[in-house]
Formats: sequence, C-alpha cells, structure tokens
Amino acid sequence: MHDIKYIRSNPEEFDNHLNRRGLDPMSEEILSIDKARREKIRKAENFRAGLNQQSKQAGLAKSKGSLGEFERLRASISNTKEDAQKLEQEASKENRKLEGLLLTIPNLPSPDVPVGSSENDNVEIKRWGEPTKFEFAPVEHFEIPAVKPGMDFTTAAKISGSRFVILSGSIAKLHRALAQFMLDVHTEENGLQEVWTPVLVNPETMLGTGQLPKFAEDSYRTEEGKWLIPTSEVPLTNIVSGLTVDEDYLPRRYCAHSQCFRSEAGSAGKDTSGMLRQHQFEKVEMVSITKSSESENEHDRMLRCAEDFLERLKLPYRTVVLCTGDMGFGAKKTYDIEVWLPGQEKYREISSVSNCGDFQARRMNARYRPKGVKTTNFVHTLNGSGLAVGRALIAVLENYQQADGGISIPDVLAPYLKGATSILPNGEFVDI
RNA sequence: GGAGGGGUGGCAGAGUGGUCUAAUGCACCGGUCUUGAAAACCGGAGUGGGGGAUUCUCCACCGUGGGUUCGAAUCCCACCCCCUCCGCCA
Repeated sequence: MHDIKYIRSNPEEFDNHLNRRGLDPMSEEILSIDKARREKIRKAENFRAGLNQQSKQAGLAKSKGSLGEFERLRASISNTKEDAQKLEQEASKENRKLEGLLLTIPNLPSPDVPVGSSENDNVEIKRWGEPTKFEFAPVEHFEIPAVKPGMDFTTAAKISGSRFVILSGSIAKLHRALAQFMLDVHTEENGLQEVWTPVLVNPETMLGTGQLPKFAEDSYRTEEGKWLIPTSEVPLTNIVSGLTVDEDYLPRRYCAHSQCFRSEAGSAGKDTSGMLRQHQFEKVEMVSITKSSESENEHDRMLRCAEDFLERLKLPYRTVVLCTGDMGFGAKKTYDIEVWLPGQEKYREISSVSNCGDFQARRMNARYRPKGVKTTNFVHTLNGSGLAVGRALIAVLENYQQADGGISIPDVLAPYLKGATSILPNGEFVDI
C-alpha cells in the first residue's frame, strides 16, 4: 500500500519508480481520483458540521423548553439528513476507489535494485562451491534408483491430481530430517522463535501481505471464504497486524515449518516432471519485523541464515539480486538463492529473501512507537525461505547420488536419521 | 451445534440517550526537585482524514456493517471474534 501523501508531493519520482518496474505512470490517475475524493470529503464534512451544530441547538432549545424552536430545528435537520448521507456515501465511494487502486500497485524497488524485465537480468552477487563432479552421468532426482520406491507421482495423481507427490520410506524420512535440521538451526543458532500457525487464513490476512486483491487466482479458497496459505510468510507477518508495539519489542524474528499451497496458475507445462513445482509443498520460512532503520541489515542477516544451510549441506549455490522486473509484488529488494541441480545442470531457486519495507505494514496497519517520540512509525517486514524443504530434498538427492544408484547422506543430517550414512539403490537406509 | 456472558485508547477498566471534548489507574513524553537516578509533585499525550496554516479548525472512529433518533459508546437488527457451560469430536 502506498502513501498518498508521498505520491501527492513526489508524483514524478513515484512514476519513475514504477517505470523501473516496467509499469506505466500512474500518478496522474491517482492524483485525479485523490482530488475528486478530497472535494467530496470537503463537501460532506462541511454539511455534517452544519447538521451537528443544529442538533446541538435543538437539544439546547428542548432543554430550555422552547418547543417551537426545537420543532423548527428538528424538521430542518430531518429534511437535510438525506442530503448529508448522500454526500457521505459519495465521499466514501471515492475513498474506496482510491484505496482499491493503491492496493493493486506493487512496492517501489530500492534504488540499488538492477533494472530489468526478466530473470535474465538478475545480477549474480555470489557463488559458493563448484558444481558437483560425477564419474558418471547424474540424473534428475526422480530418476535415481534409490529414490524411485519412495517418490510416487502416479498414486498421488490418482488421489489428488497432477503436481502432487507421495513420499515414503527413506525419502519421507530424509524430507522430515531436512525440516527438523532447519528448525533446530534457526531456533538454536539464528535466534528465531519457532512458531506453528494456521494454514487457513481469512481474506484480511491475505490482503495484509499482498496476495489479495490482485493474486487471488494463485491461491486456494475454501467454501467459507478462507484461504490456504501459499507460504507461512502470510500468517507469520500478520502476527503484528493492527498492533502498535513498543520499540523494545523489535526486532521480532519468527520461523515456521508449514505446508504451502499454490494453484500454479500460469505455470502450466513448466517443471512438470519431478517434485520441483507442486501444489502442496513444505517450507521453513523466516519472518522478521523490524524498525525502519534496521531492515536493510536484517535483510543481509536473513540472507546469510539461508545461505548457511546450503554450506552446511555442502550444496553448491549462487546468490542473485532480482531485477526490478522479476521481483514479487510486495518486495522492494529480493535476493534469490539458487542451488545447483546436477540432473538439470542448472541453478534453481531454493530460497527467496525479501525486504518489503513498510509496504505490508501499511496494509496491515502495523506500527511501533519509537522511544522519546510521540508519533508512531510503520514497522518494516522481511521474509525469506530458510529453506524450501521439498527443493532442498531434491538438491540433496541429486548432488549426493552415487554411481550405483544409491545416495549418500550429508553429515549434518545423520543425527536426524539415527546415524544413517546412505540410502541403498533399493531405497533402504544403510546402518539403521 | 445449543445456552449464557462479553468486545471501550499502548494495557487494564468506568461509562446504559444530550458539555463523552470518553473518568480513573498503569505504561509513555516534558518539567520541578536531585551529583545522577528513583520516588513525589505539576503538566502533556489516541488513530485516521479534510481545510487553513505553523498560535488553528472541522469530520470520522468505543469489534464490523446497517437501523431508530433532532442527538447513539449507550437502544434495535445482522455478522465477526473472545470467555463459560452443555453436546459432538482428532
């Protein structure tokens, strides 16, 4: 949500930022609605002020016993009341019109975000490790012999449809181990608070983080009008919605492990094989709520938390800054971490870490009170995957595949798998 | 699902038709006192919006949306949420 006062006093700057995102200028349309809106408000409020005056006088006349005077005023107010209501309705219509428009405009990119139109314009800022070398031709995760018994797309399609999977045995356990490992590191080393949240949320919550009103088709809605979360960023960030917190309360650092649901409308035909892109997947998410002055540092900290997992798992990755055209709706700056997938011979997104500034906070009305100041400020909100569990599973499987069709297991996961060091080509754990 | 109770500022909590311009307490901010702090005392302070300007003014907001009334935090209706009990249930 954008600050109308900012647009009013900096229309060209606002349009320039939109232009960097590849969007047409909007300030003229916005300001003309704003002008009409203020005109209606002025009329309605002046009229209401007059009525309020008369009401007061009527009450006074009645208490004094001047019944004639009271009747005269009462009649006069009755006659004009409908006019007042009409004016007020017009004013509130203009208000809704302006707000409706502002809610559909994406966040303005930070000045340091590279301008571009697609993922091809993203800028690599870091590369860690070398693409894994194999003595044989590595395959995609779903082709690995050790994986096949534990990753069943056919049965999942029967009971749910396309883009679902059933994991079982060693693969299900490895998947679970990854999530546990991430949660433990976040809570024990990164200082995040573990949170378990609903995965069904109300429309206001989806509006707060920006999924609504514009991207309704990307998520699933229940018959009662609740929404399945596409990421636990949604409930985690909305924890502070509607609140004014003391400065001391910040920063809040949350993490949650949740199911995520996405309709994947618009990605038909993309990543159709394997479990890279599913309607339902698991993700460990990080969310930070900070003071406005702290969000940039927090953004870097959060990125490090995510990168660190790949280093511990010894998975090669690169980090990119998304260009203006590839950034999500609510972000002012986003880092993507892409992990090396030997089966595809590509780096693929495994984490996205965004600073939303005060964009979501305005939508959810989340503020903090700085010390020694009377006014309140909007908090800044940040979110990042740490990590996408399903994709982490894929990355481990592909990078740790062996010539015999088995899979070795990263050292850091062994404690979560009763010390198992590998999965045999038949899908059974060794040493368990 | 049924019955009952409730939702008021950052928090607690009073207020059942007319100076509510929402009491009081806590927390907060400024000041006095103090070497400093605490305590005490004095004062200030809600959120959003409109107009005019830097001394101001007006409108809206007491869960949400309607309604009654000259006038609604207060009365009526619907919905949402919370609590207690009953029923059902993982």
